[in-house]
Amino acid sequence: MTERPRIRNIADLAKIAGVSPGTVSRALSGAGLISQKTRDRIQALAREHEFRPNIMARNLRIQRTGAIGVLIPLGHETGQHISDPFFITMLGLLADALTERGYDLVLSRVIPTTDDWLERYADSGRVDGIIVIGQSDQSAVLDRVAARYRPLVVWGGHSRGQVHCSVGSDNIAGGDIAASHLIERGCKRITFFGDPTPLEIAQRLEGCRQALARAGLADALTVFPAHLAAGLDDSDITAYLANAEARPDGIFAASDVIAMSALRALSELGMAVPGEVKVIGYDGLALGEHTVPRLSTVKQDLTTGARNLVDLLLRRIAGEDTSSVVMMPELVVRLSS
Amino acid sequence: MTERPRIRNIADLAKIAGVSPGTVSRALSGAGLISQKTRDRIQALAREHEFRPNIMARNLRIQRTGAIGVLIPLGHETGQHISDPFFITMLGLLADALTERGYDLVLSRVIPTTDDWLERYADSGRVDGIIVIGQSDQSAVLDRVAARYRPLVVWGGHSRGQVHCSVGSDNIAGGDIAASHLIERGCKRITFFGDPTPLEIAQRLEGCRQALARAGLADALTVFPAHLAAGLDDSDITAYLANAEARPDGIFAASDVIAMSALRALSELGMAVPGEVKVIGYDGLALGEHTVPRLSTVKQDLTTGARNLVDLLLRRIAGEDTSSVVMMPELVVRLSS
DNA sequence: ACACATATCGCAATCGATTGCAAACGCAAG
DNA sequence: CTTGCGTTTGCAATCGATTGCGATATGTGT
Repeated sequence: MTERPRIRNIADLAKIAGVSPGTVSRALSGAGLISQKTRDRIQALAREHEFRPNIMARNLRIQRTGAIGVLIPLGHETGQHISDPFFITMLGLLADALTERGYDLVLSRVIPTTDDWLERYADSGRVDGIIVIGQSDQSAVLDRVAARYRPLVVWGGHSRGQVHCSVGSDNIAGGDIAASHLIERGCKRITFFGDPTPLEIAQRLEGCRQALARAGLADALTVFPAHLAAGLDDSDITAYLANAEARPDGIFAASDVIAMSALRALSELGMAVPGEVKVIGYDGLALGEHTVPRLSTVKQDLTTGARNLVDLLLRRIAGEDTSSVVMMPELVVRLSS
Repeated sequence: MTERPRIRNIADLAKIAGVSPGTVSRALSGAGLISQKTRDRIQALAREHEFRPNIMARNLRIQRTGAIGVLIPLGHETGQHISDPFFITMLGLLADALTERGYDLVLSRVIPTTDDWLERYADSGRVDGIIVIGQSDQSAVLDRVAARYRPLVVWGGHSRGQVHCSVGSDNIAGGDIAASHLIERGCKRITFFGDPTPLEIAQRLEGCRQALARAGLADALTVFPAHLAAGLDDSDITAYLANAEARPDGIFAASDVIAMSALRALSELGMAVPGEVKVIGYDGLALGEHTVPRLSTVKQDLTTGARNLVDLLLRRIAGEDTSSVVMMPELVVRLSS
């Protein structure tokens, strides 16, 4: 037990090893100009004393935090908190992808009251880069910041002239796919459930319109701006469906979570799915496997999405200039349509 | 535009302000021995030059990171990722509570392969404290680390002789409540859905047994170790229910997510809920409002749970010694029972 | 006007690791 | 036994903010 004097820093370790702090640093940091022999000796010593170099000091010197901020702006939602399964899925995948690349993930939920929320965060110096999940209604802010702050990528839709770098599925194509599927199944009166304030949702709606127009059903569409988040009261959906003069025979929900609410509402009203009404969602969450009936949906590949986000961000941190990525969504037919 | 020379640090600002770095520091850090006049002047200058002091340097000097690690050990689950709505709910609440107290939340998912995962994290120096969500099957590790590393709190069950500080609901009482409810509703053959490896689930099962024994129905119970996470294949549940010699007339699911799978399985088998089978879950997630039919459940108050976790952790960081908190769960009767 | 208490401010050490540069080392050829 | 070259190691500056202590500046009471 010669462990009496606790090793608090690299200098202490250097002392008992009989070398200089610089040497210890080189020994511990892997690569470097140092002999194999002393490296092994010092690493063994460090292990023996359970010594780990102070990360904050390292960060200061290296000028990087080793952390990536993940922001979820809640611009269009007034609800207090997220309980959207979409987020946890994305968050989990991001956590994996970032950990793999040696970064920590710091999670921040933001309610954009003032419009400098992103600037403040970017300049706070707490992270090396930022991933924003969903544009919400903050596209202008994202563009403004992106013009000046490089390490920023966004999950969401892509639009012409967009300044910020985004990763997401082709929402217009996805909307088209969903609507086309309903049309193929013989639907004549289609309702779109979703608030088109966020860019992504607006694009899904656009794709939906496009498919209907192509099929000569342009005025077969009704739009009901249901809210995005689960956990919010969905009695509005029930009420809407109960009162609708012409009940739809096809529902395209802007997200799987909304679709789930719709399924429940339909069940309460005694409308058979897919008999009387066909329902399709969007996202392709695991959740859809567990609804009654199992939910048809337009699936985005979130795994490669997350991987792309991280990849682009790290390349931006490295100084590279990257452009947005648009992925093709895929139709998944289950039992609700 | 006299902004030519960019202000990179406190010394630069001091120079153009005609004061010493120390004074600038005091001016920017709020309280301190400094005249109101120079403070205002310097703060104005800082704002004008969009200068924000470097956080890493501050952290190093102050010896704190300003971040709390949130860990989710996945010991008993082999699934690759979490898609459990329980986590996002808790995570969101923790994010709020921590932000409120001026801390960042760094998220880490851990697959405990080696048994020193917690030690490594605790000693990494990246965070000021740790919140672990769920004991999984790692109670021993938690106890070992807690004995030496103070700023650690855990969401989960509480057991006699436990060393680590935990916050959670009284799972035994909760299990009792659920089972008692099913008994009151006339159930005679009850199945418990859940893998009792994690402490919390084991306790819910214990409470369930206790209620049945009290009602003289001790051998009316069957246990089926369904997995916890949504997204996992739930065909095992369907298969189980299809083959069961004596189909249950009451199901107590160890979590709302499992209950949801059970509801779908029952629907596929054409068994009416709550007519033929009554179902009750555990957690009280928003999700339960959207199932078909709406899910009865035992609700834990996660909002005050999260607040307690943060509160206890900060008190531990401050050096205080805190003991565990056990909260009473509450029966929520909806339409599935 | 003088002494003394108090409010501000400057100085310099400090947190702990990293790294360019130079010194000291080793080894082999001449 | 030198000279020469390449490998290791030590030295010391550096990252940027904080803070105890001592030095001024300000103010008050005689």
